[in-house]
Amino acid sequence: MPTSQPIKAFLDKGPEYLPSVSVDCVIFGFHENQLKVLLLEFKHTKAFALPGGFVFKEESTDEAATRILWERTGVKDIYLEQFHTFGEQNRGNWDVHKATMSSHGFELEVEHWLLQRFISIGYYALVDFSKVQPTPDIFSDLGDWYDIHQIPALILDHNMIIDKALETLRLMLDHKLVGFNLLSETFTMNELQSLYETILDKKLLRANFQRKMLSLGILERVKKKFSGKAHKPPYVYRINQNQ
Amino acid sequence: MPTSQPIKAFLDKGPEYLPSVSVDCVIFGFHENQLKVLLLEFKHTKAFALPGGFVFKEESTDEAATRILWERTGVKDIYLEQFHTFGEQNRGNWDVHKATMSSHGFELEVEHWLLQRFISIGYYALVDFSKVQPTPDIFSDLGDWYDIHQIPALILDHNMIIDKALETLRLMLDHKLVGFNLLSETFTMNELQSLYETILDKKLLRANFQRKMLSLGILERVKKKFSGKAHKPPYVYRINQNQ
DNA sequence: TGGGTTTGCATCAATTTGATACAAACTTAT
DNA sequence: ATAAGTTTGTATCAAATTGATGCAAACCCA
Repeated sequence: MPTSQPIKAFLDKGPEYLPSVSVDCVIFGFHENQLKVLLLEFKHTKAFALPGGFVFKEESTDEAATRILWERTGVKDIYLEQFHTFGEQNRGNWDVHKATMSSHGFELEVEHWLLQRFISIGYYALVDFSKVQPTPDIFSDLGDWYDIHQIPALILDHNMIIDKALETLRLMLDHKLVGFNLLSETFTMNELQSLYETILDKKLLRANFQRKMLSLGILERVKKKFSGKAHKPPYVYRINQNQ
Repeated sequence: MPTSQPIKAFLDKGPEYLPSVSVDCVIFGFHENQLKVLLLEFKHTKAFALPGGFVFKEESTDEAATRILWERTGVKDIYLEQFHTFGEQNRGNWDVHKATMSSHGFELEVEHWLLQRFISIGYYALVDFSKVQPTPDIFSDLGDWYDIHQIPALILDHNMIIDKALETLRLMLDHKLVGFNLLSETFTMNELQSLYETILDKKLLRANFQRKMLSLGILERVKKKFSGKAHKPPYVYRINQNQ
């Protein structure tokens, strides 16, 4: 079994982290009319997990989440919000960590910091799918997008974390204009509606959706889009944040 | 300076707690048409703080919050909900703890567990004011209710925690029937309306409020109340949870 | 018995939401 | 060129919800 230098470096960082506290990120993206979540797949063990990490003693939990997000997606300035902290005593089977490290050639003793109890602060992020290059971490073969309806079994309580994140996102969509962050800078009304329909998982009436969005007064009409499609070209919108 | 046995016992418990994690409770009550928050006032130092505590290694954070709530109010089965986790690196002036302990005759070394960085998981509780006997803890002279508009300066970031709790409560009031928990088991429509007006901080039209509440279909009319007042006696309601 | 009060509810107006329709603007096929 | 087939933008009307006002009922007190 090979031992890896980066992993040793990571394990040695234990004392720099705030004990007992971890951060997990549910990174939402939107592509081809599907709501996606970014997942990591561990090397060797092939277990799936949310991108997560620990909090340095000299950073806030928000900063830690931002950092983890950046490490996983290569993007900064991302819409990121804390939504729940998961503090069950037994959040699932911690053997995964032992097994993962073992597969890398590190046999952790029972008292190792990585095998202690951690609570997890959950953050969800809304990113522009097209701007993101999923980046595996040192434990992962690959990071990839998964349709929200086709999430595999994840380690620990990560499936529950995703459920809660989605629930929160749906709630937020109602009274905060948060969805735009999942689209590129400019978008058509159709794209926006598809996004809403996907997140809320229900059909909306086109005319009424348009009326409601326009009435908010924050959509700026950029131009007609020449799509090359055989129909009237739609307007392209951008958010007018300073309105 | 006297040293106190209970405080020594508390300090010795350090190893039983999950490091870095604390819980703070914003306990809301409703009395004489005012929204109240339960605060503790420390002995000697006279600093004000939210009731809070630490999480035992063998309990969940929810259980810890429930326990702390019970210790402070003597009530179990309380509506309790986590609303935010406060994870700033510097959540305020940690000297209060050093000073408090010093005032009790304990000089803590810098590395003492109580002086380390803690994140705080915020819970808010909605309690029936009449059922609660505020109980000071070993550091506090007294626990008492404070009008939400007259909160004194609190230690650390506790003022911010209250603000966030109130914000969450207002949000929740809109789409969850959560307010009832602040009233006694039976109540009049007027009391319910006063509660809403106080939390939302705005006047509501009586007729419309009644219409809306009744339309929810969860209020059970118990009887007419003979208030002894010189007017038509109001109905008394109870929540029909199983509806 | 009448005055003062609050309660419960009806009523109507104003606003918001749901549903449908239709002309405009584009491409493609003839 | 023109007709057919799309989707888009918006108007329109019905239905539902919310805002505002009024009034009779039920109580106490004098």
